[in-house]
Amino acid sequence: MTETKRPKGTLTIYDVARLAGVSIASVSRVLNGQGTPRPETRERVMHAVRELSFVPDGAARALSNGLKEVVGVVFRRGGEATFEDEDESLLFIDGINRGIEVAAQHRGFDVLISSVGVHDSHATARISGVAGKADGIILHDRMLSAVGIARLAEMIPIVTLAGSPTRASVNVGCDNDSGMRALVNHLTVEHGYRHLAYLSGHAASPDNRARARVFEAATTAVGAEIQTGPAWQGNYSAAGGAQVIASLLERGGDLPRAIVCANDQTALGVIHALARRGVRVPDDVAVTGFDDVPVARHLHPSLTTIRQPIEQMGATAFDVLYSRISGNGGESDVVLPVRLVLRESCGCPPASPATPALGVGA
Amino acid sequence: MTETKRPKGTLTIYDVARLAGVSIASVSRVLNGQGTPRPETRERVMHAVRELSFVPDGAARALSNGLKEVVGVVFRRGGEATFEDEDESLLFIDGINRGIEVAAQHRGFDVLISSVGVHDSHATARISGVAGKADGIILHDRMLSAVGIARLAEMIPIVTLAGSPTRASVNVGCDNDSGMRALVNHLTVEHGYRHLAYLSGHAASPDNRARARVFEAATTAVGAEIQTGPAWQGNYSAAGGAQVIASLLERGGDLPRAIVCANDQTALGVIHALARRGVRVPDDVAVTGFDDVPVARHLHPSLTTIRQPIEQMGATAFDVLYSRISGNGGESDVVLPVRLVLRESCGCPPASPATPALGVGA
DNA sequence: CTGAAAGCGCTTACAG
DNA sequence: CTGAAAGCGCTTACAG
Repeated sequence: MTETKRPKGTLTIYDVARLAGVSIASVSRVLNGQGTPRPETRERVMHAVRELSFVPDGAARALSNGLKEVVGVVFRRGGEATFEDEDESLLFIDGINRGIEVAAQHRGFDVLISSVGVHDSHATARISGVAGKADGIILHDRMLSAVGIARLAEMIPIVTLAGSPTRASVNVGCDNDSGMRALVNHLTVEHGYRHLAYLSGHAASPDNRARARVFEAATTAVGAEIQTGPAWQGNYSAAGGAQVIASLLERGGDLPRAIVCANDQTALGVIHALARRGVRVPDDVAVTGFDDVPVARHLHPSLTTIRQPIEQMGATAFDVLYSRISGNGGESDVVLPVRLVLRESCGCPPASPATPALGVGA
Repeated sequence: MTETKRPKGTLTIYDVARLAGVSIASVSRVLNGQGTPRPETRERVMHAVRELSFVPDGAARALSNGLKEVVGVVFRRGGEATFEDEDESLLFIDGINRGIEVAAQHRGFDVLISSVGVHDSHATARISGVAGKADGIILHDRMLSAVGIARLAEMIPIVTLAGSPTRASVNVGCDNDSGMRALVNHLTVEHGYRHLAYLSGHAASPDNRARARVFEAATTAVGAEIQTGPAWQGNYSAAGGAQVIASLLERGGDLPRAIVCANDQTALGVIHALARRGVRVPDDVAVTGFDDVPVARHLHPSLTTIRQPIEQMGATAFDVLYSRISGNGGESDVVLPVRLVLRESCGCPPASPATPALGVGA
């Protein structure tokens, strides 16, 4: 019960050393499990550490070690969206970030999060800020141009998510092609729909472009008709999806038999917009999503969609980044498999009670 | 186009100084906007910085400045839950974290995220790890005992969320009392339900205890009957809520007219469990939640609940912590207001189409 | 096994 | 306005 009441003033390894009666080198060694300290030394140090509630300064360690044990993650926040709506459109991102965090933990890393507003012109500055505080960076879709990435990559390892591979960075994405092909096949062959449309996401998104391309190819291949054009341009948000439907209906346009949405958020907006106008889903129009965010199964009707391994994408992104940070391989892009999840919104029957919608009581 | 191709090897302020032909002090000054550098000096430095894509090392800055510009956030991950289920139970936490992040950004801070498994015995170690890398810490509910907090507080400022105030820390929470009172009033007076039950959350959660206490007081005050006891013990998860209903029904117990759940997740599980057994909500049994997470409005029936200002709680937690870090005030606990959100699950009529469920096209 | 000392990359008084 | 130098709190060869 030493009365070492240090009012404030940062506590350092010197204080611990003094209390324990050893050198700072010894303190550092027992704290880091280096060498083979004498049991008594170890004892005295640990006691002093507990006594003082000492926590070593991460900045000093990082500077000395050349390793911060931090990975930065940067993503875009929704812009036009209200706070409430925002919550929803970030489900996907939150899921990925969780995966990153869990994987990081296995390596003793923590995750530094930073978002950028849609129209934030300081994106580059913000990313640099994070770069300075981390050993490596994970960039979500649409954060930096290829040249921006190339430039930053000179300072720090970079992994992109659902982006495009670069010479300087590695990308982790999912198998849009197989997913979209399976979906179109289900709608056209199994349900026999002959008239479809793809309600797109951000025009610049690599994921969106891949999905759009395969949608066209696959529908064309089976001889189905499709609606396309700027009228079907969404933006990955529920509001964007609802807007497309609203405009279409106002113009008195014909609805296709099935609407394939670029992501779940869009599908959510579409379903609501259709319901409000008395169009029945899936009886009049089938609607599908992409992602399988948690809400998907609770929608009414429940949403048929493509499940991306959301958390696993995050975990993989970290793992790849980690191996780059440690200097081992991790040089090639990775494409994760997806899965078609059939629920009600495509026209399939509701799941039987034997297969509860929740993983409960099973 | 200088051919300064440094293959790897950390780029430092010395490299910039050399390229620009100035001292490192000058580089530091223009980079930080200190002093009044001559325009030419500024020019040369900025040019060199761009040329090299230089990003100053955050650890070195932190060590020198005594400020990392990082706040740590620690929370619990669901444990028994599967990955999928986890997604859902973390909606609330994700919302708060987002609020923290946005507020942090206004001050040039980034957010360091770290989760702890439910049964992780290394919780304290993990928290210390984060503490070393941050200027202050925000602890979600149920992370550390009062003594644990007191100890850690000697090293670093702490703010707790939905916890209990401590001499050493500040708490940010919401007004459980008013919320629960308004809810019970609505159910008993406006709907006239006379037989209710409270399906509780984690027994140790301060929020849960407050809600349970007010529930009992308020129902008793209007002379309604309530069911209580261990049978009504949940754990804030959908699975926990479903389990309570399953056991109750198996024992052939009577259902109350209204079930007030400790949070939305629990309500979600309850609604599914009841539906599976053919009990109609709200016709046979009314069900309510607490939080108003994004899924709430998409449930079928949509969920009547108490809206907590989720993101605002996070933002407030950061603001309070920031003022403690900067040494100004921020010493008193804060209680944020909540709001009763009436939807279908309590027995109220569906919202009119004039008030779309989504913030779309309004 | 242990201690004295150098060094990690910045910032900031202190002189000029 | 600008540069030389000290110092931030650690870790880690290098001697002993």
